[in-house]
Amino acid sequence: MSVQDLIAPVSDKLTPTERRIAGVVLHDPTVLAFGTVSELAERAETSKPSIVRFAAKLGFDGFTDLQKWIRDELTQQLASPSQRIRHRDESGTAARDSITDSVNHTIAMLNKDRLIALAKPIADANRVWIISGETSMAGAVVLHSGLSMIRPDVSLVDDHSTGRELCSAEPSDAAVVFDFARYRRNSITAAQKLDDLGVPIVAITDSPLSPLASIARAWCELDIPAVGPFDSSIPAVLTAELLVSQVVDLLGDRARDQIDRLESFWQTTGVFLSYTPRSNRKP
Amino acid sequence: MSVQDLIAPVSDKLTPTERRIAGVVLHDPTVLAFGTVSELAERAETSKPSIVRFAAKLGFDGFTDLQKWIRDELTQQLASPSQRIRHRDESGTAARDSITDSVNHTIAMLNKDRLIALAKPIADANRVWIISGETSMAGAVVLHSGLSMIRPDVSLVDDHSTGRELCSAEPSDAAVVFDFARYRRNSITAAQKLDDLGVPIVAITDSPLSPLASIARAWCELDIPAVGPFDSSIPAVLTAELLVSQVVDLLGDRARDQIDRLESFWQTTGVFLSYTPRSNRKP
DNA sequence: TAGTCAGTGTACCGCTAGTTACAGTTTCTG
DNA sequence: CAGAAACTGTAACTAGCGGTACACTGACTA
Repeated sequence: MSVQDLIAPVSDKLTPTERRIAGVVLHDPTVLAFGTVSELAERAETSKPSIVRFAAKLGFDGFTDLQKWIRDELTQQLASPSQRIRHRDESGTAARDSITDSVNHTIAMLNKDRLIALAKPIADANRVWIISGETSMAGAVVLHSGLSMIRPDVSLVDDHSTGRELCSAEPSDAAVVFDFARYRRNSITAAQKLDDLGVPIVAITDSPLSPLASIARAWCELDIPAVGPFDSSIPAVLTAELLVSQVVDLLGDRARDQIDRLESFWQTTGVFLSYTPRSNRKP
Repeated sequence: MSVQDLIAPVSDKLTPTERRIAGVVLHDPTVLAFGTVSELAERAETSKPSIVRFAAKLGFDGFTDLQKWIRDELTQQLASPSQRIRHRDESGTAARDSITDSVNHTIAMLNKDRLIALAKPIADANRVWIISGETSMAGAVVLHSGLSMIRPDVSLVDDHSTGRELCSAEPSDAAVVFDFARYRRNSITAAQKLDDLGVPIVAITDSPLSPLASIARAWCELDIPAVGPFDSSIPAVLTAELLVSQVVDLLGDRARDQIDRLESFWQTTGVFLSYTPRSNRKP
């Protein structure tokens, strides 16, 4: 049982101050184990009694009691190195290893130069079209969501209305096409159509043999691991995120302005729970 | 550096009482970390001053100083390996490191037991509802796509029609809710509504302080790194994929049949290009 | 045997710990 | 808009902390 499991069940019953305390504790549990009430109070920018009340709310009989509990937990954890070993050799290790491998591979491959080559057409484009098959849909969603926040005219092209949407594409646009082994007929034909229209294509695929690689202005090859019976979307998502980040760099202030504007829009419409009660502090 | 290394060099200069103290400390180092002078004195069947003198002989400026030292050692030992590494090379590739860190963390956290706890409600459910904010949309998409291939009645609830869609939910269903810091008001209220209806909730969130953690049947905490100006979806996607894979395990043949059926459907409708170079990864 | 000295425990000091009572402030609520 | 309820900090209390001065003990020395 961890500190997290201790706090989670009551997290909705916490007052703002207590939530702040919880934040500190979760960020660095050692203050609970080694620290004092005063120290924790200072770190959470509150008073000592609030710490005690926090402990009480977690079901303990004062801070001392809470500290005793976490110390016992720690003692147990330190006492049995066997547990750490057992923790490691879970089943399904193979799938997990192949994922970390794939992530490392993707990161290594998308170095600055290549990333810029991929991002440049997107940053320069008038409009951006995103096309994707099923496996890579997550990557496409991320790219769409990310790009939409930093520039206008980004479309995620629906599988069923490809033709209708794409017919207005122009050479000043750009298209990002995701597709992996068992290439979707739909995605490929759409890409070819765009190529015919003179639209520069950025391809995210899994092999230089992919039909996409040949028509793309810039492309990158990803190594796709399997998770259970399905192919993983992780490499595609990761690529999309790095791509967005690079486009932000290329667009510079233009992107930043857009983000700010979006932010203020969110603020006024209140889409988020505004959990930042940082303001009830007294000097 | 351990307690042993600390005591060894001076062990021949220790008086009988001090040797007894050393014995206690070596046998259970936690009394040093968590205990008090009085407690240690009692355990070693000696007096408080002898404890202080013992600390002095080890080169410390009193017991407090010795305790501070061992607490620092323990803190280091408890810190995650990734944190230790990051501490070392502060420079450059921060975003990439934080991603691999996050992936490792996610994989480590989603061990078999926790994964089963999360997957069980989904496997058992009559219908499955998926709710998500923007940041985690990719994870939701992957989960929806994956689950749809192995079981019927999986819905990705649209942000704008939450009420209409969810009103038919029942206790025999299950809901998977993704949400991360700056919790979407919409997602949270939807989750609360489902909880009111008696629907078991599986929460994928980023903190035990999330409003979700308290109402969830099962939940897991993800560590979300930043890529450029935005939060990464990788942990959410990874979790979704592992979850799908676990549900496949739980459902067994039922899932496999469904996959086969879908496969033959694809075959006959020809959504894929005919060649399937599944194995053209270079050696 | 008297003196020395390292080893040890007793008694006490100052301080800071955790706790509690209470009062001020804000936020619901009818 | 009044009253209640909830929240949070101030101030004061007590207990127990770590540390130190000093006295006692017993072995060794001159």
